[in-house]
Amino acid sequence: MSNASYHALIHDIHVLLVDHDSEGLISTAKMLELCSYKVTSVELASSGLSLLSSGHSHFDIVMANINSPDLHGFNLLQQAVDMDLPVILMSDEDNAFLAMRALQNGAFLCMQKPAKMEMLTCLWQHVLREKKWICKEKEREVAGIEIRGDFREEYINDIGVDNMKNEDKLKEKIRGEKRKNEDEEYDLENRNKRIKRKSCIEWTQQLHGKFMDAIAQLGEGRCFPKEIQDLMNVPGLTRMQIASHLQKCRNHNWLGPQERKSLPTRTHTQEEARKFGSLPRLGKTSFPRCQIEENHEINRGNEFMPNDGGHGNRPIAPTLRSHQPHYEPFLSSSSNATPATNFSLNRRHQADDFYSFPDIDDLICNKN
DNA sequence: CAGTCAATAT
DNA sequence: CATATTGACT
Repeated sequence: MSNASYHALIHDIHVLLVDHDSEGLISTAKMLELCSYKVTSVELASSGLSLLSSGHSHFDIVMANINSPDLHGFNLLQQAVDMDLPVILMSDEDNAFLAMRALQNGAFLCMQKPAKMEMLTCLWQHVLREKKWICKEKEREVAGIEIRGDFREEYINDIGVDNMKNEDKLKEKIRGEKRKNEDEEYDLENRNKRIKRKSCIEWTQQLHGKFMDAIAQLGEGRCFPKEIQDLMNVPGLTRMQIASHLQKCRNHNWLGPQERKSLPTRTHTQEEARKFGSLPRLGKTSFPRCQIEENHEINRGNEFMPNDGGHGNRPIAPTLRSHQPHYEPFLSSSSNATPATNFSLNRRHQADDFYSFPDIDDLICNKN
């Protein structure tokens, strides 16, 4: 990269600043702006998380007081790490333990709260260094995978912050193959090499419970990922993930992590034709607390359009949710040539989706 | 654009 | 394996 492009990069750095202490937030933001960084500041970790997850804006570095009152600090951290963004942790207290945890989970640097100008002026160096490092790593990745073999790769991918079960398993595996006490060595290595993981949320009973709650509120025929996403209000949980889960639930009966073990019973009930927006058909086992079935007067204040003939597009404000796709059944006679008419924009699914993280709900306390 | 599905990838 | 992603369709 030429000096010129470095120069360009420096002045294009977008900082996501997160701090629930609004005073500190403002002053730090001001300083950052003085350094001519682009700054977006939010107070809550969950807000930052949503910003990152939405993918609507690009960030280069995250500075966060991870001690967010909404308890999403570490979720934010993980999200940022998943997105290969360097995270600088700003702590208001002298909390070595927190700092350690953050570092373990991929934070780039921990600093004491009143941010200093000298430090901020150096931010760009961190960003650049990280970017370079990430690129290098990616190269190594494409080059080295075949050679290195599975076990190491698996280890690196699976040694998430959270799941000790896998970690233990893998450690055993490693011991089996090479009997050295390299555990710590690997940890160290991983710290430097950064933990990279294909993030994959776990649909725990809690999370699924929220899902089901949301679904209960939307009725049959109105059950769409976007609405569910809104209702669930779980920062970082994306529409795609919800859609995927929904698909899964509608197809086979989804089993929670618990009963997954207990009953390997495959009652493959034949699938009937389904309608769009339909509810998933789950076994009772998958209903956590929410008793949806009991009172079918869920339709409390729901005065929606009768779902019938709204077909003629309602030119309602486009900014708000207005639509109800008017699918009828699937499987029309199809195969009717729909010529090249609209190949025009064979677009990707909307980029509102990004990665998420496991144990979303463990750290979540806002139970509705 | 958003939902949906089957197929496929991780 | 459970989830994520994709492509084609409505």
